[in-house]
Amino acid sequence: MDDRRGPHLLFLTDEQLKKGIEAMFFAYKGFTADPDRILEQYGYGRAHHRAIHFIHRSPGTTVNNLLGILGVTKQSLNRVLRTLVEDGLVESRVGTRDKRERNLTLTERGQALEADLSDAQRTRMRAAYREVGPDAVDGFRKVLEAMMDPDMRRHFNALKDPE
Amino acid sequence: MDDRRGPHLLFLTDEQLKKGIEAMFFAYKGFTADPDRILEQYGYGRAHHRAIHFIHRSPGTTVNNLLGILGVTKQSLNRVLRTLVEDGLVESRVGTRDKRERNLTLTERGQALEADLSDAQRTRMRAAYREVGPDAVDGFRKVLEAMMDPDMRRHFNALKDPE
DNA sequence: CAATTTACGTCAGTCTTGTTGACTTTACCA
DNA sequence: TGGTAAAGTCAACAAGACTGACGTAAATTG
Repeated sequence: MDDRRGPHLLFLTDEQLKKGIEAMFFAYKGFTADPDRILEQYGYGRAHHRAIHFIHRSPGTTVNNLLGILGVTKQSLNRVLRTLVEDGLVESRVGTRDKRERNLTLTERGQALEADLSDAQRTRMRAAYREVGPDAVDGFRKVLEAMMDPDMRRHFNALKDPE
Repeated sequence: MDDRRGPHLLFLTDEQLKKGIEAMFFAYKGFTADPDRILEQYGYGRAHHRAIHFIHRSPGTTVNNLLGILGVTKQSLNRVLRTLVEDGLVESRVGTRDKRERNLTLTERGQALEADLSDAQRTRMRAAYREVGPDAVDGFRKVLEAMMDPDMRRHFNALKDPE
């Protein structure tokens, strides 16, 4: 018989997998807690955060692209985007190449909020990373990527990589 | 000068941390996608899933305990719990030790749905785990736990560990 | 060039899931 | 006995998702 046990094959009980599921649940709560507190002061929610984040990440992106990344309807995104433009955090300019498109960028005030939110979230993540070491960080990223839907992984990999 | 570079100190750029943040966002979407599809057929949402999950995990748990784990208001939880009891998925029995408490358990039908949801979620997680190997899984869990709020970590660790 | 498709925006209505605040009943406890 | 705790409920509200329908402007295609 072929005994394939060893470092290359995982024997994971349902209980172990459930602990992983629960870890995701609790960690995601922590992950969003800090920015949520900041957003509350501005009267914004997570939806605003996500829009700001990805506009910052891909300046000049279009509405359609953002829809693909966020995976929501245009009505849902539009509600958020409208308030951000009205409040002067996001600028929406008619596209140069294709005038049907709108190129979205953060204004100075938008960038300031982005920096605030990002700092809070990075601080927690940096603390977690430091606590557990580089190998764990590597594994963390690998598992997360493997858990994504292929569509989302495509979007994820399309984002600019750190050099 | 004290040169502390080496395996014990991480040099993480903001860009690298942002990729981690984005990975969490995209992965969480994938993480919830499968159960969401099942729940839709029952007319339930994620809130129902969470209640079912943690009642399954701690049979006989009380409403108060569940409130602590989920981090929502009792009005919010009650709405969900009521429909689950009405639909015959959850049983609420007056506590034996303390008659003010209600001990929550899954009925047979509740257990069946839990198994369905759990299977879907575990399948994805198992696939991810197998893809990346045991070391990565270990790192994944460590980072997640480090990212939790202390309160949540307490709840997390209070859950039965796999032997 | 005319017809179609695409990108965006918007109006209206619905649903889930969270919130606050107030109030009741029952039970425990000091 | 009087205070506190657990649970349940009513009402009102808000964020953020959804569907469906419609309009406009620009690009694309036959």
